[in-house]
Amino acid sequence: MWVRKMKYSVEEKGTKVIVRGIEDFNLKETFECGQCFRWNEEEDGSYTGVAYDRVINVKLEGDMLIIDNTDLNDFYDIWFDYFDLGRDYKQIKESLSRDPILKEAIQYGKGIRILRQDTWETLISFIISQNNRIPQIKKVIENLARSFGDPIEYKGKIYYTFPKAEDFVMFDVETIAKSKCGFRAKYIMDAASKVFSGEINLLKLYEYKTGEIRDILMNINGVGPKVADCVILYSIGRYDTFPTDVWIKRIVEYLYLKREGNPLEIQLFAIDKFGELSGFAQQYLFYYSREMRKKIFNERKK
DNA sequence: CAGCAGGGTTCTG
DNA sequence: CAGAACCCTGCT
Repeated sequence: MWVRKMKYSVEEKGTKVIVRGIEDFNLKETFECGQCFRWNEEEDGSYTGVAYDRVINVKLEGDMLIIDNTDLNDFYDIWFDYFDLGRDYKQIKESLSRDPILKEAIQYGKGIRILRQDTWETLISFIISQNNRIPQIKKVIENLARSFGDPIEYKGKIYYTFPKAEDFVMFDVETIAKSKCGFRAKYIMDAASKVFSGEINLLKLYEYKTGEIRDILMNINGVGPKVADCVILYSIGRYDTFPTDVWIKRIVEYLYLKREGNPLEIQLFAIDKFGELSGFAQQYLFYYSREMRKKIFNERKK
């Protein structure tokens, strides 16, 4: 119901696809709201990243989105959905702004979009994220890509695709651990073997109800409710999901509860409050909590 | 079932 | 320069 035909003009120019009519999109906010780990800012403010076995560079100039190293086919097959260009974020923000607290949070990340990411990559990325910091998560993912992915050249630099399940299963846990992923190596291996064997078919997850997907994913060693919810939101696109990590827990406690709570309680509170837009609320709150981290941290010490 | 260990890195006191 | 903390989960 939130999807409506957007009015874009799209043209291919050399190695670029140029999309005009873009609204409610900010690259920094979208790439740094905690949902993805493989995008890096260039000196000119554009971002280069690897997704779906491709390297692209994206730049926003006014209402113009410029995607380099792609073509019209890939734009319509991949990037349109990846950047969620068919969704009216203005309407989502309006609806969520009925809550005055969230209205304030949205001001900090007005251009956030929820990316539609590859399921396998999302699963492994968030397994790595557990008890870890964002720079370290990015580092481990790059290490894995360099060791087990395929090289792609772009503008004289070598990038690496995110390795597939089949790229991991032929190695042992010790080899995977060389990526500095630590105790998570055995979890990556378990995910790889369950996907490679067909025990879990990630491409069919969308056919199941959210709760069923959660159960399927949580059969993987190292996947608990938080990691499963991240996959469900960032890849399957179930927007009534509210992944509850430490940052979200802190910001909800700080802004709403005014006391300590447990993750489940916070998640139920949020889903009751934000309903089918919980996932979007989560992203605005996560970004806001990162912007406010010093303030919140000082409050917590008292 | 509450509490705690767990890679490696960065930040803090 | 030790100790804590880190987008959590599994084990005891």
